[in-house]
Amino acid sequence: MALVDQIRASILNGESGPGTVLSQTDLAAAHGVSRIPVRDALQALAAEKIVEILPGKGARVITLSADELDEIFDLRTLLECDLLRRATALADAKAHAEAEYMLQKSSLEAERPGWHAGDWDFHRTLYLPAGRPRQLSIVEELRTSCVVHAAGYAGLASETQQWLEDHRRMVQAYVNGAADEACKLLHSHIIAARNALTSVAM
Amino acid sequence: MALVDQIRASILNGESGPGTVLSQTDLAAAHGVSRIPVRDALQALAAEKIVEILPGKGARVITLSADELDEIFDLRTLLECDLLRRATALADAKAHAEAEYMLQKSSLEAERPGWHAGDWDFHRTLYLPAGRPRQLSIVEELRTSCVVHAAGYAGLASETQQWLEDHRRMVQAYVNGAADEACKLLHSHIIAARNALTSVAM
DNA sequence: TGTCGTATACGCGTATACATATTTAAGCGG
DNA sequence: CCGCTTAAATATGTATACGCGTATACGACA
Repeated sequence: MALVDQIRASILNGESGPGTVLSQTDLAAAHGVSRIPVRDALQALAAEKIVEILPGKGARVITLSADELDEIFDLRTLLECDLLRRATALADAKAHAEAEYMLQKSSLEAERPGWHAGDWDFHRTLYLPAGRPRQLSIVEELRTSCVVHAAGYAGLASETQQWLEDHRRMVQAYVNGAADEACKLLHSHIIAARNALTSVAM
Repeated sequence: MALVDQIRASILNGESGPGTVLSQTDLAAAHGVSRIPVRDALQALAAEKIVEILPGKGARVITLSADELDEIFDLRTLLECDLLRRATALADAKAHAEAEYMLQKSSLEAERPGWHAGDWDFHRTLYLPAGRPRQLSIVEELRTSCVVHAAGYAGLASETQQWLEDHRRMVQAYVNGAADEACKLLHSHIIAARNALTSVAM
């Protein structure tokens, strides 16, 4: 496992929460490497907008304000709905089967540690037929930024059943080629995620 | 001027075109520094999607396919129109004055080296009242990726007068609060940019 | 007692040096 | 003459070392 993945994981699982100062020296010692690869990893994470680097003063895990979270969720709505619309129009039988499979898979992973990854796997599978790798990577980045703040709050479980129901209905619209319906469901799905996050993080 | 800015400038002005291999050793020697800051700069540029790093094999300036350019321009349309719509609704008299000023300024810079920067200054000024810094930075990144391929082709001048006319009409709709009209203009403006770029780059 | 100045320590930025992987070219064989 | 193997050269990845800035803590002074 690459160094950058280890550090990212420690942030996303809540081990290093928002605002945590990440010392190059400490990280180097902890992972048994020199500071150079640590610097590379931190800069890569800065590129993902997971940490921010204050020149000469080190790196820290990002802290998002309510406004910034609003912007991120608005962007997600804009970009993910566009992806879903394109994907719904282009998805073939194989894509439909993949979506059904990921729906089952994510249902099993719900409420378990690392459900974020499973949720993203599900959504990404839906978006994949759109053929928009860059848009997909931007969305992934935005989602990851949210996870930084969602980590440690596994207590979103109360909403889990509703989320799974959303997913089911989304797949139904997806396989039926009902793009408008699918986007409508996704829209409210993302808004619900925003409300759930802000209710626990603010 | 920071090292990363120097290297970025050499790419954006066409000095290092798409596909150019960027040697750490050469860049270090050329700028009179060691390879460590060069590595940092290259990774920062990779984060901006201007260069791609092939592990163990060095860095090269990105080369975008027609599909990737299509995706970028679709994303720009989606994100910039959303920004303009929000900004039009929120812009006050001061913002209107700023827009008028930038219109004049970008008109003077047209057809001159570095007109990309002036064009972006103009558009950014329009978008600023939307209060969406992250969305703005994503758009800037997408635009910069395009400039990598547009650099060296100053010959887009044939379209310059049309572009300036687009800008004028856009500002007019902007100050009148006509969001739909402004977005419609911007939409065709971006599509025209895409056609101009693909006609010279492909 | 509070505040400012100084000294010490800690951490980042960078240069140098070494290890490893890739590329290239030369040499050998078919 | 072409292709494969091998070895030297070159470039990247990483470790170590040093210079510099910043932060903190202690002490002097108001």
